[in-house]
Amino acid sequence: MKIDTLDLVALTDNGAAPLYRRVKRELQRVIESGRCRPGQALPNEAAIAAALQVSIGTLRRAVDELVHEHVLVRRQGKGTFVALHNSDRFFFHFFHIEPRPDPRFPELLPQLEYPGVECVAFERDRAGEADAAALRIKPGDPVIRFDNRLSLSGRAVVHDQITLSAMLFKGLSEKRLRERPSTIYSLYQTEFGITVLRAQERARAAAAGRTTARVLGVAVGLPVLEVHRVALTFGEKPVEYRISTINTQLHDYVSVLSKKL
Amino acid sequence: MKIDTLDLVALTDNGAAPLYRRVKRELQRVIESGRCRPGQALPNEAAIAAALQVSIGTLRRAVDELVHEHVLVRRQGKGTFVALHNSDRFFFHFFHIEPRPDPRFPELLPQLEYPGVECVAFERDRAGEADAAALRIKPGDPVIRFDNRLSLSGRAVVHDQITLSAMLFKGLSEKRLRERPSTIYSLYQTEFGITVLRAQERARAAAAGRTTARVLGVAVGLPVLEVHRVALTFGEKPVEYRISTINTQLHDYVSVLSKKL
DNA sequence: TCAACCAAGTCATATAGATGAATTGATGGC
DNA sequence: GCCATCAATTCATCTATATGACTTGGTTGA
Repeated sequence: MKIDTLDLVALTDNGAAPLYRRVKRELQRVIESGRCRPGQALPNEAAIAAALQVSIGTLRRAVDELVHEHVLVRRQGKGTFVALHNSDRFFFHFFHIEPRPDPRFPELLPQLEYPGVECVAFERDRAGEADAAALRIKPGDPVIRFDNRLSLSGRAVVHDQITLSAMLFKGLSEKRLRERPSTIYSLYQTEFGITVLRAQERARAAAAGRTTARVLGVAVGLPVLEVHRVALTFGEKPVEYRISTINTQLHDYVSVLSKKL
Repeated sequence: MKIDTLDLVALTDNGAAPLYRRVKRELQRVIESGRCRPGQALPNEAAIAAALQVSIGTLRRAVDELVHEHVLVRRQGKGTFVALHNSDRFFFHFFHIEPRPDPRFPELLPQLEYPGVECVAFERDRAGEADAAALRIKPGDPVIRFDNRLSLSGRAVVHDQITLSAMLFKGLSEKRLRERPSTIYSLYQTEFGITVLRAQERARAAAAGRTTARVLGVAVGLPVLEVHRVALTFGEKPVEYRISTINTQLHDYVSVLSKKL
């Protein structure tokens, strides 16, 4: 499936911004509008450049940045595609829990492992104050809440409490959630047209509460890691609020500072 | 202060790699060798390109990547400089603790605040197993250990336990540490020629031990966040092992997933 | 049938040059 | 002295073009 015309409009003559940035904005606009869906190929570079009346070099520079932001994916010889949220690499952009390395063999690679997921609760509710603040909706607005238990190597490690605006995810049911073929973010993208691009996380230590203790099978009061995540789509719009409670007895929450190119 | 000749050698004819990457490698080699020191300007683009017999476009592409990795800094109209570790922005690449936002006013910017630092311990010791694994030295090798207490808004929030290889930091004394004019990483760079480029962190929840409880002024057993950091310089070489114990009653450990460009 | 080859389409790399923007220091007028 | 202006130097943006590499699908030939 390929797009022939992109409904590209004349570039906004925002005098201040360099041309390649205006091109990037225009591409973003087209992608966000849903005019070309995730997985689809854009027209070839020459065609886009001609349509926007810029040189290929300038177009490529704009695309470079979008590739860097994981909005587009280039494949030499094939084309440039709107990023799909299904690849392994993408999943681990948002899943950073690894088994604690054995201090005696520290050099072993972290061997990324997909967690097993069980949905342990699903309900419709109204937004509380924290939900409303995180999702930028009004307190009392309808939300969908569900809880997942994630297991690594057969051991329950994470209790996720996820809150979504029911307005954005109309028609999401427990059944559709359970029967999703791939990751949750892939479901958001393919079923609801919502692409999660980035997330902000705030981590803190806490004592395990009753619910979490039950879900993770640990003692109440055990120190656990509580990660509050707000997932964002285009335009920094928040689309998911998630509290992950992690049993860090055997696993770590890993992050890289000042990432390499 | 400016460098006139960079001792650039012919590019390695690594047939597989594209030219701009070979240029980048050569620039890295020069920078790592200490031939041009942090803060110094490189020759102008035309000169480097001529010396390496590549076009300016190719040189710029190589420099682009090094700028992205915070190895170089470009300033229009002035030149291209080897990155110095003293700017505010750089500090907050490695300091990710912020006050917990008030849920009633979530939109307030996190207002980055420099922590006050007190050195509470300093000693020379021998590497244990964990130190050796993290720093890639041998157990029993001499190390320097020191503890810092970091305060935000006058409140003790972090207890840092830092371990360095004494081989790399010859001559580091408690006095020089206390009297450093800027950040610790700036000290590493200006006094020991060691530039911290990236860091890997692993976070977990723990119960406050006696020492930490005393340093942070909290009860023994309080759930605290324990962050193990290995700081890396060129060639992924580890240069610092740090355990930060954080009182997360009023503060969070913040991280951004899938960073924006 | 099957493998080898070829051709078209795509992105990737590299070059050359023109113009713009930011900084700096020198010059000149008052 | 002081300010305005100008010129030189540097990086930043933009264009145009040529060539290479990868993918795909079709053709050819044994």
